Amino acid sequence: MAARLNLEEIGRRAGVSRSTVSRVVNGEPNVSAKTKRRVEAVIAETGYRPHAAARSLASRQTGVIGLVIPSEAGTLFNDPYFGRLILGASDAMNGLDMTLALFVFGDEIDESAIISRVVNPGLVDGVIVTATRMADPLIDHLRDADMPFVVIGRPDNLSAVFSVDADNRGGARSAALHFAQLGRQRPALIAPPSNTSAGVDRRSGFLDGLAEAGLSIGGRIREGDWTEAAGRRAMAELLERRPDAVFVGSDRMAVGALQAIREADLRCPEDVAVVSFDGIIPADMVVPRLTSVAQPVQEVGERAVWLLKSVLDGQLTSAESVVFPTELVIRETCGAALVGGERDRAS
Amino acid sequence: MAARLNLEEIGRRAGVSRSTVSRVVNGEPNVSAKTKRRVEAVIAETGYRPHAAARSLASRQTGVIGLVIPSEAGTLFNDPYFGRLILGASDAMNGLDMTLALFVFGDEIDESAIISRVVNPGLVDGVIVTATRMADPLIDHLRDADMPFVVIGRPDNLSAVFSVDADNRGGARSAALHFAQLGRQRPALIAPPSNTSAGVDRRSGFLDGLAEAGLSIGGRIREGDWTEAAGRRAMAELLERRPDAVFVGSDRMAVGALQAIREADLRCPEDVAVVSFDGIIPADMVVPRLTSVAQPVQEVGERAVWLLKSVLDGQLTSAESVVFPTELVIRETCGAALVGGERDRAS
DNA sequence: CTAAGTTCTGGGAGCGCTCCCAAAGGAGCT
DNA sequence: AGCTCCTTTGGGAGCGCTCCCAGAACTTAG
Repeated sequence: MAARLNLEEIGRRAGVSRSTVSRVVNGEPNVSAKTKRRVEAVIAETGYRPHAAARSLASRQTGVIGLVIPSEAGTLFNDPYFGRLILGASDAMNGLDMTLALFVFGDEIDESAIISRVVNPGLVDGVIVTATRMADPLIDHLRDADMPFVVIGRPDNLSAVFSVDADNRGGARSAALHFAQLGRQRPALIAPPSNTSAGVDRRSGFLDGLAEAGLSIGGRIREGDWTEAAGRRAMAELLERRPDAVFVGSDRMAVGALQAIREADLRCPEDVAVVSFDGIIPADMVVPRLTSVAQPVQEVGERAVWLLKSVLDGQLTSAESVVFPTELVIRETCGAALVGGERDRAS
Repeated sequence: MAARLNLEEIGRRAGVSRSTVSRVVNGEPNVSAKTKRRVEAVIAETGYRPHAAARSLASRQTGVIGLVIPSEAGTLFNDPYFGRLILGASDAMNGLDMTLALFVFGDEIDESAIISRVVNPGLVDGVIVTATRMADPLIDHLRDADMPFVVIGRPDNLSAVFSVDADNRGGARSAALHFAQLGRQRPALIAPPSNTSAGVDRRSGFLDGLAEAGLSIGGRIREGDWTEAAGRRAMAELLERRPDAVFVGSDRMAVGALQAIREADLRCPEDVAVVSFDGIIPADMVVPRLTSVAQPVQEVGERAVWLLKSVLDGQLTSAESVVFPTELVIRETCGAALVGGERDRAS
């Protein structure tokens, strides 16, 4: 007997038409105050809620944005980076009254399944792609399917792409200059994977900074896959070459790197100074406290959502790239305090 | 000219009806091999993808499950716990070819907006609720709206609820017994918030274990909000009361607690032994290595999805609770190695 | 060759909404 | 009162799919 609760039924009970109820629900103008009150009363009384799928079908937009995260072997996703990013994106979505769909894939099989799900019309309006690999196949698929998207990172396979990124090059460069300023002579680098734009940029930014300062890195370069274990391994290897200042491409790897320094019975920052990238690990978490190039991860996520939203609203025609500045946050591992307590803040 | 790509259009091009195309797309039987081949060829050629919203509307299910996470002031979400949980849930969803929608709310305003979005019909088929507070209002709303849900934790406001939880009591109890076995005399507790079921259970489990072992805790109890900072503060306070063994209710708080021990110029484990709960921080991350009651977070997330899926499929009628066992993983902070190198594994 | 059974195919109805146009109602002016 | 103009309301059409039943086509057996 209880008819299904839909616009028609609410209209029937309030003595108006489907259309009028729709107008009230969507807060459109041109509804008389009296009618509006009556309809709202019925809605409150019945607990009516509009049907999202029907809306999506009729209006051709879902109000859902997808966030795609690769998680190779599940390790990547443990990085606090993603928590922050999700938080930023999620905040922005809440503000826009939209919904966040999360797509995490662990391997190629997942990936292709997820791609085919993501590009389905009527599921998400657009997609934010993170941890973009160089020449990412995902991007080509999205483009083929005419699915609007924003990339977090610096995509390389096509120019006409909307993207949000932190200034990885500039941040890494400032780390190099900081080492030079502190008088370190034998810099080394633990770079993030070079199949990611962040890896490429942090590496080249650091090397540029060294060149600028007249320092040479010799063979003191290793690469790590973002994890603590990789940072530890890479630092253990590097220590054989007696570096006195190591730039580690992520906070997580830096935690492992510090561990390796301890295990080699060396002191940080006295023997080996460390600067990392991310600025995301709580300051108290590790001893000595980590000097790190901080990137505004949450803002990046937030901004990616806003950018995608403007794309969806058709407000943007030509590709746009947003780059957030980074900030070198000086704590203990860089050894700045050792050379006379100067307190630098480079950007 | 280019007609919209839908079932009808594919049918037209393949010389069959909408219904037949639908059968092919959904892999239903009773389609002749020849027809099937023809239709599949057209689909491949056109790049047709079914419209998710239309499907949802017609079939009355969306294939989307919502995961609701409160993130008070954004701090909570930084806990690696949620990364793991999401990863587990996400894996399970991929396996079921379903989509995960994430709802993170930071305050009451967000919360009510999110609740009203979540309970909308046609958006999600069901919801997984995490970090459940005692007497959680969210649960009442879901129930009112007839939205199927599974709770992670131990809900208390109603009995007929599907839930997945770790054995918080048992795990905490095993920590107490471990301290007793190692001959510690002055146990203390840094408990998680007592407005969560995990907080209540870890506290009572630890106290039960102490009672069993004939130990008394005196006034050596503090409460912390899951963060490193709270752990540090709580430990600093507790140290005035000279505890020799502290059970810390989460890994993150334990990291802060270890820091406080260092700052008080005390040694862990010699002066103060520490056992934490979660077993989620990478073993290398902290020195000395953390002894922790490990809970299988990823499995919890995975299982919650499966459980919700069976509920949605109507395979389960009466409420079901799944409890995962925990495991005390002995490393360095408990000081087990000090008393003769015994290597315990209690469950 | 026919009847009965099985497999395959087509299309009507409907999911609950938005979009849009037409018509009704009301206000303001001459 | 009559006209115009603006506000408010109603309902047809359609979004792309699933569900379901009826009928066509094909099998098999007698």
